[in-house]
Amino acid sequence: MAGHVSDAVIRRLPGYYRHLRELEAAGVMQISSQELGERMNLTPSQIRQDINCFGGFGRQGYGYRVSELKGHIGEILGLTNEHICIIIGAGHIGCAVARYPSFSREGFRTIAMFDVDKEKVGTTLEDVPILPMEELESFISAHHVDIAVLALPRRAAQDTLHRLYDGGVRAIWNFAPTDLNHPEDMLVVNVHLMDSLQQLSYRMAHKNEN
Amino acid sequence: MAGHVSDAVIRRLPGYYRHLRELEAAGVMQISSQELGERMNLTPSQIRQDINCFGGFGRQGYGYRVSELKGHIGEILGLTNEHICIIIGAGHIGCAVARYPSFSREGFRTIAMFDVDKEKVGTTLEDVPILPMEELESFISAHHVDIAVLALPRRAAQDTLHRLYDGGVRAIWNFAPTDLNHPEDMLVVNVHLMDSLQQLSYRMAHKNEN
DNA sequence: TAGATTGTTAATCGATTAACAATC
DNA sequence: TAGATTGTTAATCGATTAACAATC
Repeated sequence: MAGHVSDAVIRRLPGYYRHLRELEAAGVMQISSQELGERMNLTPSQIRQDINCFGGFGRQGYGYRVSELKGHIGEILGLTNEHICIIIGAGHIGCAVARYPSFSREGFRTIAMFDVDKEKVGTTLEDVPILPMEELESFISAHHVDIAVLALPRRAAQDTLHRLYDGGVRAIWNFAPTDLNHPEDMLVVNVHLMDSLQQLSYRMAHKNEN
Repeated sequence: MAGHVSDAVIRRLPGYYRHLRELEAAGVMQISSQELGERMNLTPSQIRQDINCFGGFGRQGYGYRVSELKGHIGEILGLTNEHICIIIGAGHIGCAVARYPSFSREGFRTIAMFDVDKEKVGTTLEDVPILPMEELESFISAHHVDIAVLALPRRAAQDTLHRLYDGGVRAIWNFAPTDLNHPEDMLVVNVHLMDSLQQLSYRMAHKNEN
């Protein structure tokens, strides 16, 4: 059970969780690092190292119990506690997130959305009210919010981050296509869709080089 | 000008492009690796190493010309040529992609969407026709397609990938929450939204550990 | 020219892989 | 017990950082 958990390991953890859930759904009870490695395109060594950052969840000569390991990793990922979320921006991306079934299934509960568009304000989306941006401060002072989903234009993102920070929100899932400056005690995880697509474009352009 | 371009560099390239565009829009003409590093949270050394994978785009004693470097990186990313795309799945995510302004602005042109829902089939979205899934094969044999965006449920993803491969499509931008098996000469880049959110959840749960 | 900053080589650091004793 | 596979230490590999000569 090693001490430090590197970024590389954290990036892989949700993949473990996803594969273990698929295996569990397929009725697989037990798996070795060898088999899991073939499935996930990792070496058995790496899998054992990764898992042992958190404890000895396997058994020699046997491997890992699928549902037990999935349970451990789910807990490590913090999925056992519910996360209260608000979504800033009721555009296409904000609405796609609000309606994404796994979002609520995995314990991320949206309690409000915010938008500047007066047409949208006052309506609801999947029972979630869409409130005017002006009410952001009063809302987050009245309700505990774990995560704010930023699904708004680039120009509004940085300012909104500060308003959220001042209101006590300490975690942001950012879809705005920019890197935000943020205080040290605030967590920001980016979903830079265009970055991802450009990586694909790069690989297409350089396919025949290796 | 080093030979091999590592995955780590490829992942950072779109970030360079993004920051350089912001700098260009802000009217900045020139930048040193020192300043760019502060902006992007990278060391000056790393920036110079990264850029020198592709050529000596800077000048000693001066730094880099912002728009020139942006141009080079855009070309390296393959953004100079247009990419013809189809979107499989006209649900919330598929539609969000279709309507995402930067998608077309950066040269990714959607020529068709596909869905199983008879209600949606026959309509258009931003002038793009929504076709029935059964017409996938005939469509891709009649039109050249560079990239297929997979925005459909997990259970349909793997089968659709094979249909696309058989039809000659060799690049996939995958939003389905699963890791797809694919032939070696097919490129797949995943956008695992839940993985990203779970990384945030992990960091929230382990904030006070370091 | 002097000062600044790159391009590039060398040193360091960290992550991945290999090996193997422990043990189920 | 014998066989299999983990947990963990050691070796390797690759990426990041530091250093500095080249040069604008």
